[in-house]
Amino acid sequence: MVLTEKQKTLIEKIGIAIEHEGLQPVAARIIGLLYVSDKPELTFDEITAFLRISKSATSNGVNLLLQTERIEYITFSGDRRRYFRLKISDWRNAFTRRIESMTKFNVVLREVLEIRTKETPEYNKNIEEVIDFMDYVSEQMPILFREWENKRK
Amino acid sequence: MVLTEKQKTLIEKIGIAIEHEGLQPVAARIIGLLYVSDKPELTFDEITAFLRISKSATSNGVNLLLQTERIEYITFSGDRRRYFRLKISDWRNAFTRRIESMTKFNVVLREVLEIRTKETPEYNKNIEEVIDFMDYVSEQMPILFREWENKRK
DNA sequence: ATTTTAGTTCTGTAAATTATGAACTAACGG
DNA sequence: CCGTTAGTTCATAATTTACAGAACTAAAAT
Repeated sequence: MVLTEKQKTLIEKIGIAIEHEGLQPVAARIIGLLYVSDKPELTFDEITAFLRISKSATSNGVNLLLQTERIEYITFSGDRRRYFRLKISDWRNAFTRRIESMTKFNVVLREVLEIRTKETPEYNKNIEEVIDFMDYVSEQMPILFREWENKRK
Repeated sequence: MVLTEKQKTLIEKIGIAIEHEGLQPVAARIIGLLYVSDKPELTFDEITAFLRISKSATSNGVNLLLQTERIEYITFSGDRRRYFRLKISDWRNAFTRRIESMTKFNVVLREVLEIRTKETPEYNKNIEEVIDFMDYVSEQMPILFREWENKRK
């Protein structure tokens, strides 16, 4: 298998998008590759070859992505290699985690509110609103999933 | 005005949290300072002094935060200085932008779907689901705001 | 007119990040 | 037990980032 030009440019595009989310370039490109690859599962060596990177870069990349649960791997009996693939079927959890990473800022916002001067009621009220809204959002998340499922049918 | 120990440690805590969102340390600490400061508006020099950073660091920091619309400034007649403050009253827009930054990945996901082999229907279906769900989320955003407002009353 | 204020911009650099290549390891295959 | 495969680890090189400090600018104050 060889990559088409379209696939290559899309890998770069996805790479940059994911990089902006804070991942290192190689890891971001591995994700891009797994998105466009005709085979959804690729071995360590295939990743190394397609992206023309060193084995150590691949090793670091896949391990980072495994840790952060963006990819996973499967194996086949009689084959020592790991076949890496996107944990795309896991997108519900991934989305939930991203929302949670926003709402967890509420913990420190509550601390802010505690030590803030009471001389600035309007300002403080804004902070309270943010906290309250983010709490509401976390609470509504399961409902959002449920209603989306319903709508689909 | 001088910062208490509590304020100082909270600035660092907020700083680290915001850094994880991809901002550079100084910019993140400026946000932290504006959160805990008794005066919600601070001048360039006050920021420089409180954080013990150079003027160039302050200049870079505030300009970055202005560009990304995390802070804004007001002025007073007869006073040349700018008074910087968090755009906290703008948190609805900020939240919307963060959701949009997630949903904009849909643009590239649609491209992926276009060029993907049709030999992997299950995999492709997962991608379609993500796209559909994210579309649903953007669509539900205004409703979420509205219902939260209602609930508040 | 010159000094002060409120910043900006430029240059250098220290530190952090990211990737390479080579050496290594552990399991398997013959 | 010797070679190969599938990866990991380590030392190091290259690149990027983030900041300091000094020189600079434009407007306002004296």
